[in-house]
This record gives sequence, C-alpha cells and structure tokens, in this order.
Amino acid sequence: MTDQNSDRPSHRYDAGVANALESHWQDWWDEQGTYVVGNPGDPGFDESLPKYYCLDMFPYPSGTGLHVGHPEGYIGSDIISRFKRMSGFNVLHPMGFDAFGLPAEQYAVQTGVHPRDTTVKAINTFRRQLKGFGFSYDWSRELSTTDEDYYRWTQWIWLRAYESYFDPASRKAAPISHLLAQLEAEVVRPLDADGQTMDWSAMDEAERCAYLDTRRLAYLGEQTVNWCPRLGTVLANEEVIDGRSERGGFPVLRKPLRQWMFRITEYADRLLEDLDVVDWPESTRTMQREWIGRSEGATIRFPVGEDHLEVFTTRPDTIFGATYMVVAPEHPLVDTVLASGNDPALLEYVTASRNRSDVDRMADSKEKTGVSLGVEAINPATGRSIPVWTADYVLAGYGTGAIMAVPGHDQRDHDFARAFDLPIVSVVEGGENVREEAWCGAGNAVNSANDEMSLDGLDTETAKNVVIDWLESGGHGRRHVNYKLRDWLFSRQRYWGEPFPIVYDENGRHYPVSDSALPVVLPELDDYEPVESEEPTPPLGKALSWVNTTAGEAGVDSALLDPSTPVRRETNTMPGWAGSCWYFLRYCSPACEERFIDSKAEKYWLLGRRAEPADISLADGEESFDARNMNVGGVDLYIGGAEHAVLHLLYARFWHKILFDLGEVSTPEPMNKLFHQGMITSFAYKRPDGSLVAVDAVDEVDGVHLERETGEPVERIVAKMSKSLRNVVNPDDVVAEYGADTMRLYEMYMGPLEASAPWNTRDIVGVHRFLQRAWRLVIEEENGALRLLEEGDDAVERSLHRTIHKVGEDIEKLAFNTAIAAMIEFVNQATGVGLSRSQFEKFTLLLAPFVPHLAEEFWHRLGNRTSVAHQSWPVFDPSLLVDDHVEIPVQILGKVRSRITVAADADQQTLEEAALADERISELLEGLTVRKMVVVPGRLVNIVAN
RNA sequence: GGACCUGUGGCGGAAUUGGCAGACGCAGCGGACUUAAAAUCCGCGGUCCCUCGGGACAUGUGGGUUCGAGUCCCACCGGGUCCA
Repeated sequence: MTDQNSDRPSHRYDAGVANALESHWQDWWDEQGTYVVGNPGDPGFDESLPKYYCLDMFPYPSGTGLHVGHPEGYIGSDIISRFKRMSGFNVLHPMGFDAFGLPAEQYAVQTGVHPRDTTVKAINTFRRQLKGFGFSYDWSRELSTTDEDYYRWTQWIWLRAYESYFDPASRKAAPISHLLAQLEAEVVRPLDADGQTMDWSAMDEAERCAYLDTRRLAYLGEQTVNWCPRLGTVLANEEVIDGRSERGGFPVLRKPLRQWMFRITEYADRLLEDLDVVDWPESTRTMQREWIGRSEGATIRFPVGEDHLEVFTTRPDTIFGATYMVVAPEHPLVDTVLASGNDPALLEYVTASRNRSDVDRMADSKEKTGVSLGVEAINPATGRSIPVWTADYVLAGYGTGAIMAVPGHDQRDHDFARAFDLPIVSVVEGGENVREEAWCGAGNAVNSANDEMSLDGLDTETAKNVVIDWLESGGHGRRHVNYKLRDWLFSRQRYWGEPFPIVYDENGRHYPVSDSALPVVLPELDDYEPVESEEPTPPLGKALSWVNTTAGEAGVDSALLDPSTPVRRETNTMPGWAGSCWYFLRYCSPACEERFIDSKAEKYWLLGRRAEPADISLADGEESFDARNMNVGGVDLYIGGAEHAVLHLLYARFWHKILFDLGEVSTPEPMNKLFHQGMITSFAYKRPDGSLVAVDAVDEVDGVHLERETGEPVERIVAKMSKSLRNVVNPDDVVAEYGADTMRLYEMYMGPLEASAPWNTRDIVGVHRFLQRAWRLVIEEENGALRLLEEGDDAVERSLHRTIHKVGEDIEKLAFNTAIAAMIEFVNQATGVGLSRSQFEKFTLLLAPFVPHLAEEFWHRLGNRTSVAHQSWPVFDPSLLVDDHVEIPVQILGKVRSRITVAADADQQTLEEAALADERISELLEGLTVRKMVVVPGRLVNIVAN
C-alpha cells in the first residue's frame, strides 16, 4: 500500500489533489464573493449588460441529504450560468429551499423535535453538499420558504388574490373594490349561481358581502375531501385505496368541507393560450393542456317532474340517442330520492360509492355498476320519457355530475347499457352495429328529427351547431365550455405550513389581516400529533391562546372591525405548493423589506429581449411589456424534473398571472424556457420469473450475472434507485473517491441531459482519466512545474479552434455530453505534443464551465490573480475550422467503393472527374453504363451505373 | 384502450437532420516500458466469409419512398411517460 503510494508521482491529479484544490477554491470563491451578483443601482453593477436568469427547481431539504439524481440538473444549469457569465451577461443563478411540508411534520410527530430544527439541520446539510460541487450560486440570495421574511410575502400575495376578482370584460384580475364600485354604480349586475341577474340595490349588507366573497380569487368554498378521522388529516385521492388510507388502512370518509380555494378556473383560457408562446417541452405543454381539459359543447336541461336535471355534453348532436341518464352518487337528486322513500339497495350503493376515491372509480371502468333511481326524465329532443340511474362511473366533480347517456355513441354508456339491458339506438352514421359496439367517431346524423328541427344528414360539426341553436331558442340549454381543471383547494389541516392571514368573528365572517401586520407567525406547539376526530380539526387549533384573540391583536384594520372584537384565527395552513409559486421572484431582491420584489430589480431580471421579434398576441399587460420584442417569461432557463410538469408549473403560472394583472410583475409568464433533466437510474437484476434482485446479491462471472445464493443466471435491467434494491449512490462517496469535478463531468457525460441513464460506477474512471491527461499535458507530475511550449503546434492549434467552436455550440444546445467528448479528443490529440501558453489559456477557459475547480487552479498557475469565472469565453478563428483538403467517399449504387482526396472547395465537376479517374472506381465501372452521378460537394459522390 | 416519446456493438452513447453507421468513454484484446505488477503511452475492437486485395450482411421486425434511409412513410413487436 504505502509502496504503491510512494511510487506515484507526487503531483499527479488524483482524488487527494482534486479534493485539496476543490476545497481551497471553494473557500476562496466564498471569501472573494466571486459569484455574488449585484442589482441595478448597486456599486459596480453594469446595467447596460444583458441579463440571464438561470434557475433550478429548489429542493425539499430532506434529512437524508442529496442523492446523485439531484445534482444532474444543477450541474447543467451551472454550466450554462458559467458560460453565460463568460459571454458577457449578468447572470442571476440562485438557490434556496422549499422547506414547508409533511416529512418534517411527521418526523416532529414521532420525535417531538420542532420541524424548524430538523429543517435547519437538513438545509445545512444540503448547502454543504451543494457547495461541495462548486456551483456558482449567489448564496447571498439564498432563501427558505419557511423564513418569516419570506412567508410574510407569501401571505401578502394570497391577500392580493383575496382582495381581487376576475373581471370577465378585461379577462384579468382587478381589485374587488373595482367590482364593488361597478355594482354600486349599477354598471354591472350581480349574477346568481345559475347566471341569472340579481338586484344589487335590493340586497342587504350581509348579502352584498356574501356576494363579493363568492367573486374573490381566493374564496371559501365547499369541496368534498377524503377525510381520515384516525389520521386526523385530509388525504389526496392517490392516498386512498378502497375507502381506506394507504398508510395504516384506516377508514376514509368523503366529506364536504369549507376551505380556502383559488379560482384558477377563471384563468383556464389564458393558461391554455399562453402555453403556445413559451419555449417549453411539447410533452409538458400537452400535459398542461390535458390537465386544463377544455371542451366545447352544451349544457342541456332534462325535465324531471317539476324540476330538471342539467347535463354537460360535448356531443349535443347525439341527443336523440340519449336513452337514459346517469347521475353521480353525490348528486343532489340522489339525496332527494333517498329522502322520499325507503330503498335499501340504493342507499347501500350510494354509501359505498361515495367513499371510493375518484381514482378507484375510474380504474375499474370495465365492470359497470349502478342502481336505477326509479325516476323518469324527459328527453327534450324526442319528448320521450327515459329512466334516471346513478352509477359511480359518473364523477360529481366533472361537468354537472350528471350525463345524458348515449349508448350508441359512447363506450362507457354502451358498456353500462349492455350490463343493464337499456335501449341502444343509432343516431350517427358510421361503425357497424351500435348494439354490438359503440361508434364514437363523427358521421352524418340519422334518426334525429322532431317537429321543430332535423339533424338528419348533417355532419357532426354542423349538427352540433344546429342542435345548440335549437336548445337555446327553446330554453332547453345553451352553448358551454367545460374544463376538467377545477378550482384549487388551498387549505391543509397541517402544522408545518404558512398560516392564512385571516380571522373570523363570532358570526363566522372572515376578515383579512392588514399588510402591515404580516407575517402571521406560525405559533409554537408542544404536540404536533394530528387530532383524531370526526370533524376535521387542524393541529393549529391546539394553540388556543394564538387562535382566540382580538381583531386588534391579529392586526385587522380597525375600519373593518373594532380592535376589541374577539376573533378566531384560521387554523388551516397553506399547502406545500404555496412557497414555490413565487420563490423565483424573491431571489431578485431577497432582502427587500418594502415589497415582495424590488421594482427596479424585477424589471431588470425579468424583462428580457427576444432574440427575434415575434408576431404574437397576448392578454393586454402593462405598457412596459411588449410581447413582440420581449420574452413572455421572466426566467430565461428553468431546469427541473418532469414530475412537476403540471401542478407546480401550473400553480406558479397562475400566481404569476394574477401578479401580472395587478401590475406587480412585468411579464405574463414566469418561465420562458423550461427544460427537464432525465432521471439517473441504476442497475438491478431480474430473475426469469420477473422478480427483482438487489445489486449486492449478484456476482458477475465471465460476463454472466449470477444470483449468489442460487447460482442461477439473472438478467441485468435498469431500475429506479431504491433502498430495497441497494443501488442508491451517495454523491459524498463519489466526491471523496474522485473529486467533485470528476463527478460533475461524469454526470454530464452519461448522455443527453434530458435522457434518463443508468449510473455505472465503473465508467466514472473514464472522465477522471481525461482530467488526469489534461493535467499531465501541462504539469510535470514529478515536481508540479508548468510545462508549456514556446511555440504551439499548428495541428493542435486547428484542433483547439474546432474544439472552441464545438463546445460553445454544444453548450448553447445543452448537449454537454458531446462538448465533453470534443474536449477529450482535443486532449488526446495534444498528448505527446504539448500546448503553448496561449493554447493552454484558451483550453482552461473551455474547461471552466464544466470543471470550475480545476480550471481555476490552471488559471492561477498561469499566473492570474482574478477568477477564471469572469474571463471572456475564447473566440475561434473561422479560417482554422476548415481543412484545405478533404477525403470524400465515392459510392457506386450507394455503396462506398473508394475514397478520393480533393480540395475542400472542389466543385461538382472537379469531383465527378476525380471520382471517375479513381483507379478502383474505373475498374468497377468496366462494362457498366453510368446513368447518373449524384455529387454533394464536400460530402460524397454517388455513381448510378448498371 | 388512446396520445406522445423510445429501440444503434458486451455496456453508456455519437452521427452536421436524407449523405462514410458506431465519434467519445467503459469493458475486452495485443504491444511498448518494467525483474514483476500498478500506472502510463501506442495499437486493435459489429457479425460472417475470404485466395488477405477484399466481399456479403448489419441501427427491434416486415414492407415502402429515394441515386442514397439509423434518420422520412405504413404495419407490427418490445420499453417508457401521460391520459382514460
């Protein structure tokens, strides 16, 4: 051991040398504030330079620290940030922590340690690990969503939504005071739930308040939730399996609950439209479009006795084929029927269905279940009586919770009709026999006429329009756009989240806490255990002295409520998504005390010029935003996992649009370009029966993988890293064994950034050896002396310029794997020749974005005193990119038969002649007739001969 | 069931977007240096045939378009993601 070590040259680049120089330069960067970037107005900040805002999705700081998947995106964004910094941009590259959330709270329940303490500890671990990678974050801008200084403004933004409504005329948010003024001036009239106008002047004070409350963007609404009394919490649909909690298997009830909601549905169209103008992956835009789920159709009223049943359908043209109706088990009509008679079968079915989650109900849609309500409705088109059923394949939350069933032309209705022997009729041509199989496509309408209209012979689109006109003229229904997107449930019965800045008086009326009294600080608790009860009771309810207070203590404006009025605070907290909806804004001015974002900083860091003017139209914004010349999104590049493609990114867009409408931010979208890094997977093994085997239970013998215990061969497969497969890699170990620069380079060299790739520890040594060769190229391993040529080699010089060209181009494309391959080729070519000082300088600059520590070391060994991070990206000489002569393949009938060497700029005729003159070609062409010659100058010659 | 993505050596992956398939790295083989090993440097690596010049077949499978297809079109098979 010792012998081996002492044999090694003392100045070889290895893990020891790498670790030493890495921690040295990390400390130096901290001391020098190398990556601290100022704001407009700060001394030394050059506002005339263009900006580049490069953002990572901030992590949830878990107690276990980073795993190797975390840094992949961060390394990519760091390379871009460093490249842009060297290309003359002011770069904003911040990092922070999304630290409210359930894991810390659950840990607190188990151990009694305050979530704040575990959070601080986890953040310290994360920060240490992130710094260990040498990322060029401006740590002076670090934030955590749990900081009082931060969530003060999260509460402030929520209050802006609370105090705003969506004005349909301008299609944007406006202060609710604006609506009040319009109502009082009778410019607009209040509308009831059915869209009927009401008389404002006839409403009393309480009614007026209640009406305004229904219009707020943040409002109290009733929503059916999955309530688990034993766990004392609301569960997400995915957490409920067969009416029981996934964890613990406790009963879960579906329970209506009044909670804070966001009126995100008002923004559905704008959220949809602006997807067309952001530079996002198509897959993500598609997922958001599907999530919003806009569909055009009609609402139709089917008379039921004195009352009526309203349905939404995208196929009003099939109304003549509606032979029965189905309502969701939660539908009010079901309650009416249950109340009016004794039907045990119905009661049993409805009770069971209501406690199944939507996910469950959609999953086994093959087996249709349902019960007849014994009620008849009138099909307004045919005038015929049709039965009404309830079935759990109809969801309460979509449309009106009721459907007209057209079994001839809808698969699920067809399945149901077959199961219960309901009539099936054909009203659209196409398909075979609708009694056997539903025809869901378009076609000409048939059997679709009554005394007032006929759809027969009309194509589906026309039929839809004709039938809707008829429905509207007869008061049977109207044109309607439906969205799958629902309003956003924003309350959680949890402790570790942002408190709502709201209080209630004795009558249950709510009042906002004034801006000046923010933040509403999360109270201390000794006991974080959820409250086990039939009625949802958030843990904050235990902080009695905090909950029960006075309007004055709570900070309610005395104009709204007398300060001595007793009030109760809201005890729900905001969900984990809240803080991540706007953190990228706070980074612009993290210490600003007057506003959530400093206006000057906001304008500088968010408003970015488009590379090319675009011909697009957007919702009207403030005059400072010009859609033709400016990027729609403020963040120039946002890198993060595709798992946040819908929720986080949709919520953040929604908040941003509210702030944009209220004139608080300058761009209509938050993120201009979005990029998803792939997942780092790992290897595992699979037995012939499909079961998985952990990596440490398998041996490789002569290239065959054998399970140790049985000696049976197993197949190597790619799997997610998981504890059970024991294939999780700890980045700290990798850094210790090879250094952070090697780890950075390896992750970028695994393949395209957007692709998933398996971690293969064996491969790391390849990039490590590359760094060793680069080091050895210019540093004497025996004594550490710099070894440079007086005069650079010409071939190496050409290769260098090609590499500068290739690396710059590839970085712009985020194609880091090929950029690294180009640098490896360069070093391989220069090995044995050496570099001049100028060549070494340029190569060091190329390395800087990828391996910042090593590049800084090189840069300082070259005698420089300032950081390589702020040097200019090297410029290549275009004349050195092209060779005088090129070798060109000559094909006969598409097969390469020979090669000719010609001048690089040889024209078509020269190439033809040279190809035909080639000895081997003329030999092969003997006895053949040349029919045609295809010449691609600079690329190839193909001779067509037979 | 539908939509989208994807399939290239033993492995990770390249391929200027229709123009020399397999860059670069790992693993493997051979050579140099060494008492030996490690490290390093140089070289060889798709398969099959061969008279050692070369030839045939090769990018999941089968068709098609084209002078020319990993790349475009159609069908099928496998893997992934999302929606139902």
